[in-house]
Amino acid sequence: MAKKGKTAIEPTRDEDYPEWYQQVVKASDMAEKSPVRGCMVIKPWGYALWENIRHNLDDMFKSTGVKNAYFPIFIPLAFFEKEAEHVEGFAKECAVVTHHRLEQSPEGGLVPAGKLTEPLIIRPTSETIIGDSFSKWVSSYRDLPILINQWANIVRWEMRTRIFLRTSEFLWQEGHTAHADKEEAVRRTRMMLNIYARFAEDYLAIPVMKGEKTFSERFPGAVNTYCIEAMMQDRKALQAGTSHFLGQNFSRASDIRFQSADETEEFAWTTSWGVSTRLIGGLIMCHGDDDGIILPPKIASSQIVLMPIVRKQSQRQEVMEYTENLAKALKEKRYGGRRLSVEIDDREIGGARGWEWIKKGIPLRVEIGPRDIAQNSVFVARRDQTPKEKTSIGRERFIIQIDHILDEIQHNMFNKALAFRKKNTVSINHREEFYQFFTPKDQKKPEIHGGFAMSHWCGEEACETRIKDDLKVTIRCIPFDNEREDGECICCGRPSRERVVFAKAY
RNA sequence: CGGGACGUGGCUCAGUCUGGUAGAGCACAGCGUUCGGGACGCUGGGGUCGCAAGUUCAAAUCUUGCCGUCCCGACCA
Repeated sequence: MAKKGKTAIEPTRDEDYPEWYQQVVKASDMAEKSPVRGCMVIKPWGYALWENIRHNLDDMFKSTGVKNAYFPIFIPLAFFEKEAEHVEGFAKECAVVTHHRLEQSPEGGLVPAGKLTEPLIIRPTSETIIGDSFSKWVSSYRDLPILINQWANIVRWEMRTRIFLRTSEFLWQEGHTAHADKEEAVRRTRMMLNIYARFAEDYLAIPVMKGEKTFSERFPGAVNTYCIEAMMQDRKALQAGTSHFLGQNFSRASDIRFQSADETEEFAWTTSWGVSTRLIGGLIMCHGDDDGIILPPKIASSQIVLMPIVRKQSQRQEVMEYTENLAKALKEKRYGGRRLSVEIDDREIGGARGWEWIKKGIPLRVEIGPRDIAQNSVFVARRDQTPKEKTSIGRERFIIQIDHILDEIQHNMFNKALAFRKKNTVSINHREEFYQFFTPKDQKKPEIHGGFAMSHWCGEEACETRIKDDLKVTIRCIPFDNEREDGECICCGRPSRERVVFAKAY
């Protein structure tokens, strides 16, 4: 008999959203905390997801002419110091290597011995070290553009960490490009943001808003920062990807100069853009329910688990053969640009086995027992439906329709997330209403509240700061698809010509 | 770095106030009965009680110091 409540995850999202998140991560078997402060161990089920994200994005990048390369994890301090705003933005988060050797200390134990003449920082991002290479690679406009991406780990020594969302070390991709022409660099910045948006929506099934950051939220050293922002189920915003137009700031700092067609010497225009393992956190918070994570079929670690039902040993061989045959047939099929990944779980039958896969978020669970084999059918449960809803489908029909079923799940997930965002995005014109919107009723144990507020902003940083201090609400972005509209700043009442997205953020 | 709390089998925790030589639930292993919605019974393995010093006949328990973790704040691509 079941002894737990109705949900596989406790507490539920409504009861305690942050704790729900931690429990979902644990139950999904994707990652766990490591003994190292703020770092995580990504387990196979989580890493497979990252691999799929990586493969798909990598293809998209390459289709635009980007090539992969790799640069060192260590950055000489002197490089890092070159761009003033960049230093200011990242200095506090840098891990620094000052020694290079260990020795036995007289008191026992190992101590660092050889002190480095110049400290090395562990990359928090690679603009400066890649810029140094670019400066050597470029001498003529004919050398441009350079379109480089690297898949790497980076370290940012954050005060408070949360698995997948903000860890001291994380995996990401960072693209770096250099152009002879300003407009071309801006186009590239936009192009990459569009790729992120398409990937988020088509693969992760996460609807995103594209827009530009305000000055205060801009990447340190950038001229413009574009971003995609997604709404999580606690109605907070998650920055899911960013693309920066760096102007000539970093090319001046790294001395990326070239001779133009009309024989003048000029600085290159550079861009950088990245997404990280944070996307996995976004996936969990966007799609998860009170039974655990729900993986979108296109990037799921696996799409299908087959669970043989063996009640008597005498049936075992027949059931296993049928199951393995089905697995083989399914693996022939392609979905989302790659072969279907199919798991067979032949552990003892019982509810626990099924629930484990629910918590891992696999899109389809298929039970195969003697009854099904007798009618040449399979018993299918979809993760986007309640655990009870299982349907018997003829084996051949199931195989033929598998991509339609998975597509349907993929679309359902996106539409559900989009409906949620729409429901919790409101236009607010009055200051009082704005403050009310972002203030929980129960201050001691805040309930899920707020959302995206589309409101007017005069463009002054003072107003931004004021709202941040009062409510912890920030401008997530100035949407690209904004319509011009006259209004009054939600904070000071001065005239404004467009609305921006206000929200609490991760 | 300020405020608070906590370190006891793999996990969650009880035991600490009132010192007497370590427990529960879950997980794990074996056997049996079960089994198409989270099974049950019996048996078993596993802990220098964060570290160090002190008090004591005796310390998980009292004292001091250290280390670490979590929460709130500050900070934050």
